[in-house]
Amino acid sequence: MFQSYAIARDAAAQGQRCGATPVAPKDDTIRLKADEAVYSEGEYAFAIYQVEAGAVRIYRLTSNGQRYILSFCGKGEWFGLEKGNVRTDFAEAVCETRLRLFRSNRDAVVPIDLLHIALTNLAKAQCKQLVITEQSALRRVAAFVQEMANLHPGEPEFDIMMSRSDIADYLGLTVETVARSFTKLREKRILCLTGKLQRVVRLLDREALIALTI
Amino acid sequence: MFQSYAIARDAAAQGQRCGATPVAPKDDTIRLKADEAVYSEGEYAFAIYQVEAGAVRIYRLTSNGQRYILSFCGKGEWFGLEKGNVRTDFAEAVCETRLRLFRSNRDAVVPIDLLHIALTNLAKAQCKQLVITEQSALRRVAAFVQEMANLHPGEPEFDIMMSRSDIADYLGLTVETVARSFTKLREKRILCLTGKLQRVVRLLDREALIALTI
DNA sequence: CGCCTTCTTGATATGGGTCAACCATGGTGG
DNA sequence: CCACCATGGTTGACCCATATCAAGAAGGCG
Repeated sequence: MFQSYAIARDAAAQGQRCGATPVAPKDDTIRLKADEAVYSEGEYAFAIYQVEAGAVRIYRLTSNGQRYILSFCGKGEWFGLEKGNVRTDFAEAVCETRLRLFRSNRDAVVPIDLLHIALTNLAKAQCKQLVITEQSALRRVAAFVQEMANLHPGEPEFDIMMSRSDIADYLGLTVETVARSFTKLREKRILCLTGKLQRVVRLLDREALIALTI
Repeated sequence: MFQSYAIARDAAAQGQRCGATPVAPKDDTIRLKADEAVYSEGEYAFAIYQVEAGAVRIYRLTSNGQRYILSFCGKGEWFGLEKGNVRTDFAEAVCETRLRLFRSNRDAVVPIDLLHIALTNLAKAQCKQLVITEQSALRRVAAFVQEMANLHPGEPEFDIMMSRSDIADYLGLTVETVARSFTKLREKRILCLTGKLQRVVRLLDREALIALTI
């Protein structure tokens, strides 16, 4: 996808040592409201993004219209790096979100380590594969809560922001099963839920939560 | 992990265009028998590999001893590129296999596009996520057969080499369910199985197979 | 021959999907 | 202000797909 990536490839093919270093112009900050799109499948991929605040969901639609969420990206995380130059998935703000956009641009000012980003995303995807294939619904939801908790280190209470339907499409479950799993976690006194949409989590027993995700 | 990768990072941090280009000495070919290990979890990661012939399974072991196969790598595919410098998974030959090893080495002769490899593996992992979460056992097995068929283009009959247990651990199913799915595919006249271990597939109805995987 | 491994098939149990109802909250318009 | 509706979450009843347990078939090998 990336221009500079293509440049890097060509240079590498000629035996030179040459990396991809796209660049951010002075101010390429994007502000999005909940559910606003960053990009869609089929579009030309001209940039990558870093989340400054809020969260983004990356998803695909199957031929029968099912949505499958590949990943959520929180503060500091990168997304939008693709193999080709056409988007293969959709990116949308989960809630009010601020992004920083980095176009492919030779005149590097802020160099970006694309390989590091790619490998981080690969590791994330592999970890998710384990969670999804090996574990029961309760464990998957526990792993998800754990993941969210890690985005808010030290905070006893945090807003997960995603709807039950987001969580379901992320974990490969149904909304009902997600809701039931949350009530089980409540019954086990592992967490409690507050907020009008029950999206604010207070962890009561982090040990027990971790024990579930093993 | 990779030395040259670290080098690339530093160079990039100085605003230069500089890529990672590990190198293959004249002859770093590895020959393995079935089930021989390439590397194991915890080892120091000093190289990446390309499959020249045969196949490799990349897997992890969960705390309860369950094996989970992240991917199979066939002819031409690369593996062993990690984020850190310690192996997080195991790599083993599925059958008699020949690999080419590429150490991290500045004195590039054969430059390698690590970003391309990372993004290819990421795309593969994402595709697998979709298969596993969205689909029934029959569809997963169909997708697997499809994947194997793609490694043997034009051949009407091919040996998948993996055991039922490999396939099960790859698709997040049990051996029994995999066997049942294969018999369903036979009953539907989509393929037939031969060979003493029923691992040689002859595709009878490729259309129907593809229709299942959609 | 007996024992092993790998695959297959059958019987049964269960986790989670599906369908349906209900609750809480918030917005809209009369 | 209240009646109405829409949205998102929870809960219950039922059923099916797949895990689990168990046994059998086919080949390899000492």
